Amino acid sequence: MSLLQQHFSALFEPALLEELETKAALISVEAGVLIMDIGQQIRFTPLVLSGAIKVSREDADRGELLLYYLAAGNMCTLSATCCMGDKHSEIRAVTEMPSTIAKVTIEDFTAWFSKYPSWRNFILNSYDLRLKEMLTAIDNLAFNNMDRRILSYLKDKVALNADRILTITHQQIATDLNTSRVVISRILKKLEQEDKIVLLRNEIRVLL
DNA sequence: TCATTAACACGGG
DNA sequence: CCCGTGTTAATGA
Repeated sequence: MSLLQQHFSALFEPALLEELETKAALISVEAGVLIMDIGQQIRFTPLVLSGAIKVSREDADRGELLLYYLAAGNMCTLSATCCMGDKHSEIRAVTEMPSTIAKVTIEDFTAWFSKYPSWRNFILNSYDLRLKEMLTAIDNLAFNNMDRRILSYLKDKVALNADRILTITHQQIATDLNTSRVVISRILKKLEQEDKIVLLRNEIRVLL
């Protein structure tokens, strides 16, 4: 069974699945590959089949901020409208781990939208999901102090990796949350004293 | 009060 | 030696 079928056979009608199989180009990329950058134009929309993509916002002066992750079975809806309107990307997308991505051309994307109700549903659902993720991201920023932001960051990572042991440095967390490493180190130390995590070099074990 | 910046020591690879 | 980590002191919002 193909990756496409695994994720979408229950969701898409057979005709759409077949078009996906023949028309969407599958690419395999290792971790840390830039899929799309801010200001860039793109001619396809990525559909994540395995692995995960990290989507972040960036500012030249004030650094970057993690928005959300795209896990397997998800699509980057922002890029869809972005290339439809011939606009520039507002976000940056980097593979978080080795991933497989199906590239759907903008022509197929729009054709399927009127042709297949299941495709339409999928796209609208994706929008809904992304929008909700954005709301959580905003809530985190507005209402949570740094302790809670770090905790929810760690929990997201654990869920994504399906592993309580995270290979990550304090500086990487600081970059994702757009703060300084001093703060991360201090709060992580505090979380360790509260028996919520265990700290090692290049590694954090989440005990929640 | 809490974040940021700079600076320093420690230690493992 | 280099890098990640833990901490402090000064400064700012």
